[in-house]
Amino acid sequence: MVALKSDTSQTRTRQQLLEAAGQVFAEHGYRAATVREICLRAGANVASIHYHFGDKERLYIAVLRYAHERSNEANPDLSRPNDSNSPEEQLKIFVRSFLTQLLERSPLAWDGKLIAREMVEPTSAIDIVIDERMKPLSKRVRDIVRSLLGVNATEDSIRESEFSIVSQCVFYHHCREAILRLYPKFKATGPEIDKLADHITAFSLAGLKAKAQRK
Amino acid sequence: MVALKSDTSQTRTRQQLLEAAGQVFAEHGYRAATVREICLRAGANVASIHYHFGDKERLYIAVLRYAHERSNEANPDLSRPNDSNSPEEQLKIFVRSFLTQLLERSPLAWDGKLIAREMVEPTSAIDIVIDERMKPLSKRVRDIVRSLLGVNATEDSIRESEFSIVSQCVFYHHCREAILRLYPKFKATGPEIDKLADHITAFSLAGLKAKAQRK
DNA sequence: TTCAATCTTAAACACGCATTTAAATTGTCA
DNA sequence: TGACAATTTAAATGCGTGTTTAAGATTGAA
Repeated sequence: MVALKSDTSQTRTRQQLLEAAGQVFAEHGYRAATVREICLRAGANVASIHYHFGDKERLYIAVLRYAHERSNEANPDLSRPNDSNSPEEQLKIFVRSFLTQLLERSPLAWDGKLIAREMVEPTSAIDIVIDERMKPLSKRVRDIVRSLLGVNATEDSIRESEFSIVSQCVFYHHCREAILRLYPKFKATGPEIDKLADHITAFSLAGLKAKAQRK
Repeated sequence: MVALKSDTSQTRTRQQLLEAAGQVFAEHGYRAATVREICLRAGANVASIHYHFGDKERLYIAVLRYAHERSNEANPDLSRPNDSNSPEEQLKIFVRSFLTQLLERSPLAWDGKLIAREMVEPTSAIDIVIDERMKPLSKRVRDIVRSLLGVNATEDSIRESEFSIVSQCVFYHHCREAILRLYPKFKATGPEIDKLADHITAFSLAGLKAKAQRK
């Protein structure tokens, strides 16, 4: 009953469940993901979820927290200010980094997809995702936008521009299946991601400049 | 066994199933929608779906076809050329019309949401939606973009701009739940939709102009 | 080695879902 | 009206799901 936790490393099964669950939740979303597939991929028994996490929902929450830690180490560009560069350069770095998180094919890159999923299909864990992941992301973009629009920009116009930038990125993840069928030759991997990031950055910078002059 | 169909009007139940199913599919998506809720809302027995359509999947396909007809009558702005206006004006009209389809709160306005759903969570009917709904939409945007980018624009750059425009619109539908929580005061109804459309149009026109000069 | 706590396993359970069945009801036409 | 097709109904069926159970295996300290 008393948890000892004298060993530094988590139980192997628990760790593999987190990784497998992260992948499966990112691929199918919370509802469509099945505990059976998660356990199969983790090489564990279905009951192991109950033992280690209680139920599917608490596993999901544990995955979100785990993703939070993991991402802050792996990809600090997204949430950290990076003030040494010009706002234009900061936007470019952000867009490329965010796009990579969303499109990277590696099974390790399920982190950004979880946020994207939760935006489309919120679960009971929405508040955790909003507070711990989206708000920092949103603030980061808003700061960049504010420095590009100038001090006279209204909160409404900042929000509109924030959404314009973020939407162009998440689109490639959310609508991947439709894009693949509309443009079968189009692939969003490796160098193409950089090209996409360049387009989105240039397109948005022009939109922002026009919006700044309009005031 | 031999279908008579001497009456011009569809069976009342069949018609109400289509309307109810359209609403429920638009609200929850194909998977999460239940035939029970559809039948409840239509005031029909659960078995009526089997009788009139065969199963849930064929009901969904019938709804897509029904939506196709209904939308062409109700909202011709989206797919029809509208060549009398300038390209800038055409873009503005398209964005406003598309946004309205995506955000209108009326239970009658489930049509555009079905397309948006299918983009995120494709079903076996994806090919129907792609061919009959998305391709005309995509072509419409592409034509506007082409006339704004000029004749020298590459297919890649046209597609990139098409996605930039469409993504800014669908974002407000796909990510509504997240937006509501990030910006609780923000409402996307009535006059706000026009303001959003103005922003997206201006933002995109500036992006397009910059892209045209870049060449 | 022994023993108790920890972890894993196969099987069963309970529930919601789409689907099917067969009977009851309604509508239509000779 | 009577007979037959068309439609609606309540109930049952089967399947996939998350969850639970109880027994077995493993581990680590005394």
